[in-house]
Amino acid sequence: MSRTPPHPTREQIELPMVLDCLSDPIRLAIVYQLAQQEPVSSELCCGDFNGLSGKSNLTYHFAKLRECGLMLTRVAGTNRFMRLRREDLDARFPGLLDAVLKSAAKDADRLQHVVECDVLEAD
Amino acid sequence: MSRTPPHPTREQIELPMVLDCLSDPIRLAIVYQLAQQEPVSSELCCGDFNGLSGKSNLTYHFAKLRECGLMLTRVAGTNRFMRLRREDLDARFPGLLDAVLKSAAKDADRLQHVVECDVLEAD
DNA sequence: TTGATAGTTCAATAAACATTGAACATAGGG
DNA sequence: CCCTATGTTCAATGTTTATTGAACTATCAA
Repeated sequence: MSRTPPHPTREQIELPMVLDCLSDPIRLAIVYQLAQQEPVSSELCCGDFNGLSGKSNLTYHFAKLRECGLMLTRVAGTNRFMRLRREDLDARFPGLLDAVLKSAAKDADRLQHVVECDVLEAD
Repeated sequence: MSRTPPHPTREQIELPMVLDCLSDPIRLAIVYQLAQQEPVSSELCCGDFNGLSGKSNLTYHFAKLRECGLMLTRVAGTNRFMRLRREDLDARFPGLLDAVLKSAAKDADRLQHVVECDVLEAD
């Protein structure tokens, strides 16, 4: 399998791309889950998100999150560990990530609903 | 012409929709311009954005901004006056709008570039 | 009442997006 | 060395999106 995939530099991170990335319920859920686990372990691997969608669809969303600079992928054996690029994001857009995460926390039920509905519709 | 168009209530404003709306460079520019003018006059009318795109395209973007709860449209004669729904947004997602606006201000040159390029490509 | 101004509506189009499943690649444990 | 678990790649599909121009509507002012 390929080595570490490409990531944008801090300066290459663009506001519209970040917002667009966060506007998808699945991706927002990924980022949210990543942020919640942060105090415990800063990393999660693909499998930890299997509840959100199918594997190949997740690969697609992970790529988007990586390409827009929201998260970092580290390859270790057959696993890919991802973590939020908190420092870079805070440096680039101070307060933005926190505001989004706080908003997502506030609406957690609603957002959860959205994802659940998507999963149910998929029957 | 029709009366005041429909707006979502404060509670109907959804995070993913707001983020998606702000992720388009033209819409972000509209919101930004609206926010900048806020201290002077809280309202601007459609024509004030003619630099950003064609009229019918702007109508499209205004509708999106209205439908997701980002701005309010008031009809007055042949004009439509728009203003940011700051109070509702701050109540719903505290700190979010400010963080986005601050980020946009920081990248104003870059974002301006994007819009200018779009305009130039349209030749 | 006529003309100009401000903005909408509609249909067409091209591009981007999210989702799926099947086939594939890779690493690690028995 | 094979088997399994983990995740990727690819092609196909249907949907949504942004953008255009032409035709239209409404209001105001002369």
